[in-house]
Amino acid sequence: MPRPPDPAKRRDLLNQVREYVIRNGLADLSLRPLARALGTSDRMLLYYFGTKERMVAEALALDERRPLLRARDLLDPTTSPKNPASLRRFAEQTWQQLSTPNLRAWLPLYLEIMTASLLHPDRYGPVMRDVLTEWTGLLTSVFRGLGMTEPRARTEAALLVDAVFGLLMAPLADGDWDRADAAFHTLLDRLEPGWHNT
Amino acid sequence: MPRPPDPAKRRDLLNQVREYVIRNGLADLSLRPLARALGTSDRMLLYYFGTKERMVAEALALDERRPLLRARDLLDPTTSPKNPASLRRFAEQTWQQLSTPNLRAWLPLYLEIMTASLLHPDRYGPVMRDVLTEWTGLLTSVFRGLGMTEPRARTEAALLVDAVFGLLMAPLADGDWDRADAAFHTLLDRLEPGWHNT
DNA sequence: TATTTACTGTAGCACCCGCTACGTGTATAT
DNA sequence: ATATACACGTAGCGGGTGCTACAGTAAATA
Repeated sequence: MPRPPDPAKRRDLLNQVREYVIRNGLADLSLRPLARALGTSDRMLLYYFGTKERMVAEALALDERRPLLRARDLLDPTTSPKNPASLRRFAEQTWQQLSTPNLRAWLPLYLEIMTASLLHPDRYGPVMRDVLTEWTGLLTSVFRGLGMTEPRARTEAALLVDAVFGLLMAPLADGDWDRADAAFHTLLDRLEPGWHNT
Repeated sequence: MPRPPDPAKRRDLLNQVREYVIRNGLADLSLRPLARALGTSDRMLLYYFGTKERMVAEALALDERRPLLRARDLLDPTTSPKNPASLRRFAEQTWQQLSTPNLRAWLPLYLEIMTASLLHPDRYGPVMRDVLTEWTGLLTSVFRGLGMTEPRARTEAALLVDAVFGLLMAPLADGDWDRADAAFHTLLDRLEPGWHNT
């Protein structure tokens, strides 16, 4: 005899929250302005999600680790690059996926969280450390598979990951993705020869 | 007949504020906790500086643009690198200066401000954009001086600046400056050959 | 139609924020 | 010694924060 809940409302609200957070950041997120922008009230957000923290967690949980997971899919099974050329192809595919407007939109928020984790690890956890070490670890094993010694592989992986990290952040400032694209491919042109002589 | 002000107090307070901000960031800086940590009161901070904003500006004003200015000194007059080898030397010197613990300490704060400027340009201004374009502009002219075409010079400059930016940020996460150092020198090893054939 | 539940508005709490009004003590130059 | 400006404490204002208590409305089932 009661009235069934409408799952659509909650889901729509969650999507709106996600887009708002992506656009406006986490640092000074406030329930009342957020609710006003969404055409609802803080009361409703707390009704559906109980807590600001749970709301944010739920809104960002779905996609938060997708880039790395996609990359893992791209090379883990048995597709792992066994030569410099295929490693380059992997790098280019990953770059292209990260450059997708879909993922691009997440980058400023990611960056905000990562830098915040440097100064306030108690609040955010070692997010930046985790992201970098996961990517670096992934690539270290790839370089090791190319026949490099452990320290050499670690240096090559760190260089590639950190440099690409920088190339990814720069266009966020001025929107010039073409230049970043050109710089990325030039980087690969210069790095790849070094991957041959193990 | 009155009593003269003591300039030392104000200056000491300013130094303490600067160190606190460097350590704790700007995003959630609050007068009362800051004052408590400094052994004083919010009342005194406002007494000396009038406003939180003015206090922060004064505390960070002195050194905020030093790295770039030092770099300019390093190459502007007539010392501008005229060949790849001297450009490499310039890059290494700049890297070394940025790696100085003295400047290292500023990097997380810089990074926080830069990323905040991406999501809240109204509050911080286009800080990240300015920093990157200034460095890129500087190096573009250097590459042009090496005989490169304009677009080629811009790509090389963007690649070097953005990659170094990434290499500089990574050790902030895990403190591994040795790895960053190795990666940086490997990067130069791979990039320099490309600077010869203009 | 009666009832149960989803949904939503209004007030307000306790706390933190930047900042100010007001008062007091103290060191110094006359 | 006294006047003067520095130095500093206390209390509080107006506003924003996350969150809650209480009430009321709307809708679907029986």
